[in-house]
Amino acid sequence: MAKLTKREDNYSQWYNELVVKADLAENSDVRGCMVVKPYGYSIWEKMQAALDKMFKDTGHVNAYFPVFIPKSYFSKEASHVEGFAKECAVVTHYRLKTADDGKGVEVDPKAKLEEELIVRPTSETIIWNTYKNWIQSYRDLPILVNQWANVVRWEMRTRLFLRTAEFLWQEGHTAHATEKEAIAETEQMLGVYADFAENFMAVPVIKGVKTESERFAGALDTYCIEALMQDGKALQAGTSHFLGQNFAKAFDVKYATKEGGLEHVWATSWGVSTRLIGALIMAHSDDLGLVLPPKLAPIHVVIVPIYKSEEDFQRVSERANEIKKALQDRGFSVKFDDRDTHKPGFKFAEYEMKGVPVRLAIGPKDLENGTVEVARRDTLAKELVTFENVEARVVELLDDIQNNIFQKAKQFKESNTRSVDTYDEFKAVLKEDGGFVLAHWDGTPETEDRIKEETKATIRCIPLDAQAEEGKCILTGKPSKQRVVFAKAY
RNA sequence: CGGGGUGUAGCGUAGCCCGGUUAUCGCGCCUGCUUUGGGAGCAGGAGGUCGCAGGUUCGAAUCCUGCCACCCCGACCA
Repeated sequence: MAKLTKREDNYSQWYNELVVKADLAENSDVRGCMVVKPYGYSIWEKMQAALDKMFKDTGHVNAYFPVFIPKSYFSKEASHVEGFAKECAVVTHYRLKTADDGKGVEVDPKAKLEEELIVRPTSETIIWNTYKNWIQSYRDLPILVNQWANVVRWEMRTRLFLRTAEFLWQEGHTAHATEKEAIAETEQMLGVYADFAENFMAVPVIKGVKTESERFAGALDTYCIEALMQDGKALQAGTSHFLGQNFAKAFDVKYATKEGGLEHVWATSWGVSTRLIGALIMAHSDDLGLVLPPKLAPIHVVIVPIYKSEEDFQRVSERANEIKKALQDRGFSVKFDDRDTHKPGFKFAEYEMKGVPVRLAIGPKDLENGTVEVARRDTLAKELVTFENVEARVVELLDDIQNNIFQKAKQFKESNTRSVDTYDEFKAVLKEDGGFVLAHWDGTPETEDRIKEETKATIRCIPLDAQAEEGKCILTGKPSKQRVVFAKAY
């Protein structure tokens, strides 16, 4: 496999080119609008379907809240405002009019809103304003709601898929009677995300807790999953926040307890976004394009016909359609590309770029020999399979590819996770290898800041499954009880 | 907001310093023929307010002034 090396300089170029060529997606307007072209959106749909089922299996229901949030709602939770104030799009007017010179339109100054509306950067405030009306008694709890939506964050710098001004995501917002239950929910959803990343995206992740300075604005604890991209940089792939009673207090949401008391409810929120498409691309792709895990591939199998004469085409099509039907009956998505406007070689390259896991090619020779050429995207290996065995072989291959790309990514993650004990070693590893670096830290934001300033590496998380281990902070030498995960991140 | 840079066809670009025929080349697009088991070949063709406005000049993509847009590096960030 062609590896992505020396990427700092040319990786982004490769990446953008891939995306443009593969017709995946583009930013039509960096500031305002993200256009996800059909194929990129299809990947998101597959992710949505899998996640949505997992949310429902854990007792959640979907709801939808307004995209516009009155400014006053937004200012009720102090640290939340501080975190998002600098990146909000604001609606100030509700009407346009024909310009005075008759050319084009302009904002009608008479249509100024009394109170500005904020385009949601996240929905905590409007949802908690609603929960206030939904919750009176312990009998109303818990509330387990998820929303599939778009949000807008006016980032000073965008990056395709990873940090777009508008993005699609899901945000779960739950309300609970007790702290214990809310923490359990936060941890449960983190588990759902990790499960999804590993078993659907085939991307291994580290589960952990964010340090204070990386915490979500308004949360008491931010749990996260961190993935490692092929260029050695880390990517936060999902977050689950324990919000404590912050939002309940800000929006005055109290419930009557069984014992007759009145208490603030406990909250969580959790989300993943179209950033996952970026993670998927950067975790598995090679120089030929995307490599998609079968469980998230919009097209599982593509069949490319090879023919010279119209008669050949008819006979090949007949066979192709039989295979297509058989595989579709098993629930797979199959495309028979019978376009006569492109040659086979072109199609091979095109579907490799799009990451279609399995490709079948059928031509006159195959009709003679009773075979089909079967090619797998992950290893690019080709084999001849008899017509009778194709169906079974494809099913087996899809399973094998899903497993193989996960193992490959896992191995990559493991060989790029290093423990270091001195600051010099730390800097050397970051400079030469990248990847995850496990090191001791004294627990203070000051040390974290200084390390970030000097090395550009941040603490991705304090891992949940780590062993307790006495050690000394790599920077200050002060005592530490466990190693934390450092990395340069997107 | 600070520092750097770039605007020429759908995309990527040459030309600009040193003004002068019909604005260069590649990809893509259209037509025809030959091709079709790894991104086809040949021939022909379409496509341009040279970012916008003004100025200098016999003459401006090229020089001058102003404006606009975008990109990269930083602060911010899922």
